Amino acid sequence: MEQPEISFCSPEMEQTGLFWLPVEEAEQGLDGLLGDLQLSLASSTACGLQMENYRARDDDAVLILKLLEEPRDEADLDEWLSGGLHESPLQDTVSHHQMECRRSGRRGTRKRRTSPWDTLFFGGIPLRRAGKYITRKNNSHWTAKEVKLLVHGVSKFGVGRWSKLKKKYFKTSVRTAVNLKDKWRNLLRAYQKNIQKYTLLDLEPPLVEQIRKLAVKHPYPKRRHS
DNA sequence: TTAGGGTTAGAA
DNA sequence: TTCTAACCCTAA
Repeated sequence: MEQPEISFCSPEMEQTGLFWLPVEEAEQGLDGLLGDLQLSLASSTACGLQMENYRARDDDAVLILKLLEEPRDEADLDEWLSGGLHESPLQDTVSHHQMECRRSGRRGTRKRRTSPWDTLFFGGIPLRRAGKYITRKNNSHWTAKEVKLLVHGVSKFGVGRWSKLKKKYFKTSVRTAVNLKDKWRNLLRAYQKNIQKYTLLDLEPPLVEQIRKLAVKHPYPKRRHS
């Protein structure tokens, strides 16, 4: 199959990391994450795929077009967008971005309880003691990918549906529904009103903007206790 | 299951 | 010492 040609709307868009691609009308309505890319399809007649990413590459766009060429049902596409059905071949642009930035006091591994997941995800030390793994409940610091997935989940389900969000987007993750709730609370504290003196997680501006919009759309926390 | 206060580790 | 992020605890 002939490789699709990538085109940009304008030099300005290229500079700000916005990629626009011509797509078929049938694919309109797509919205979500593919790897590290935040995608949205224009719903107007001016058909285009917008990729918001500060370090997106042309070959990322080619990959997405290949995805769009394959007919999928909505659930399948949702899985794709959440990363459930593919290992993202895309560049981890957020991590890359963070590597290039000064790390303002990012903390090291906390001395928390550990689990066998550590050896899988962190190449950690053996964690068996007396024939049993020490129970740990999560993975220390959240990655940018996890945060994006959480934001995507909140955009789909709203806040307060953490167990549903867990089943849909963090099914195989060690993150619990409570972890998702806590992380969303921390994100709001960090980005909603700029009340924090500093934040330890450098998120891409479009993602921060999305968090702020979601905070307005889905107010949280909801006061339960009087 | 969720909300929200409390605790803790570690960096500013 | 202060602050953030991760995690814990428990009432509803």
